[in-house]
Amino acid sequence: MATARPVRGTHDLFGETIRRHRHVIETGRAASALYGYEEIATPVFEFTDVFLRTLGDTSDVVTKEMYTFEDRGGESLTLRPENTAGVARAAISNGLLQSLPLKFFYAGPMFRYERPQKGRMRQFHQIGIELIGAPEPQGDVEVIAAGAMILERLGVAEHVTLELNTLGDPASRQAYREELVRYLEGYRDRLSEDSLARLGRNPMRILDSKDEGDRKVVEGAPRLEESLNEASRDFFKAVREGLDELGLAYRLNPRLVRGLDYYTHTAFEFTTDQLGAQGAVIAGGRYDGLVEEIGGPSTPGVGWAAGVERLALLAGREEARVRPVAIVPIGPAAEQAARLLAAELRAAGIAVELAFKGKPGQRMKRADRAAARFALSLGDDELASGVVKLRDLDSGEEQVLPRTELVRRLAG
RNA sequence: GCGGGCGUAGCUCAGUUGGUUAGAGCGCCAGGUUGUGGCCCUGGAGGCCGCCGGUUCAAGUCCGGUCGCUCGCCCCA
Repeated sequence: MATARPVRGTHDLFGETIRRHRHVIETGRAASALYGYEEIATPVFEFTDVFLRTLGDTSDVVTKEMYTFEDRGGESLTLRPENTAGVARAAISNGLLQSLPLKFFYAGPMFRYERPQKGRMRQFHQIGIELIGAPEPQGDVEVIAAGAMILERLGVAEHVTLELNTLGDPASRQAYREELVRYLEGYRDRLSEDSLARLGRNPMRILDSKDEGDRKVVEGAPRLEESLNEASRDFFKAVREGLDELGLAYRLNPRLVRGLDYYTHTAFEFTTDQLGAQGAVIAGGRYDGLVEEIGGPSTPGVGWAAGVERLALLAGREEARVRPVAIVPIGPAAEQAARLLAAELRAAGIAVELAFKGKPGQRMKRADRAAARFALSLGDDELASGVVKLRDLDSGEEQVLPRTELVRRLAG
């Protein structure tokens, strides 16, 4: 039955899983709204060029992880591997850059062709926020604070550490990159195979290597900090002071670098040690060159993306589902009355579970499995006197109520 | 893309040195109880033992391959 299985790296979400998933998204949406971020939904596919230009043609995401295809009109399209480029593109397309800053929240599926692992899927979900058009370091601080609030509200803050670094402005970053490569070239024979490959492509990644030999070499490497020009230093200082002001604790991590090319200045990650190898739950930074790269006016930006699956895994707890009221008709005469009662209660905003068939005992069992809060039974006696029997399924207590009082009783 | 572990019922797992009709618990369905759930008792449904090939009188069990899951590397959310 090869066709009845999901594609590798994809998952069906239902039951408890999707309840947790939704809880993460709703928590993110609510917290972002408190900071004035409005939701945006961009298409799940874009012209391939949007990602090629922004992610850097040497990043792994672009070189081997994109789902790229040609549509019937011959256009090269790509399923979005992340949403920042799409949001920036949308801001340009819709002329939104006239009025800055823009604050956006998004949630949705992303696609990367990777080897699946815990917390790493081929179709996965992210929430994220983007602050476009704010060059001030206070923008970085706000974005980080909003992320921290979400983690707080999800109850995972104590398992998560904020790591912080700066990549400096493009000039500083470029200068450092050259200096680093010059140093590493001298140790070619001591670097791991992986790192040799990174040397030409993304040398700063080597700082982050887990290989023992690489780490020894890296210990003596020039430090990014020393390549920062004054403007970059001042910017980072202001970000740190802003975080201190809000009491947001962080750990400076000079090895924290970014896989995607558009990042400048602040880079940050909220990481956990509870998810195995995939420890980053929120990651982001400043991307001052991005909008211009896609053909817009030079416009700064800062934002982050969070992995919904990872946060759901970390938050772990059971998400309550809606507890309906179950209606149990007894005898053929009550069937129609039950349907009408169900319609009336639902119209009043009360969730109702009404089975299509079954003896009273079976329907009670079904009510129990639907996690119903109350069971309403009505048979010939109740019909005759215009009442229903209300049973509290948690306590087992029963009372008889006039039908006319039901909505008030259940809504309260 | 590279390495390790694992594939038996919807789920969690037994299955002896290869040996008859492949088991348990949970879950599901029905009955015990024709106006009442949870607990209990009884019965039932549900398996290409991941797939293909090989060894053998005989394979869930051994061997090879393959696919999938999983953990790590890589990458990243």
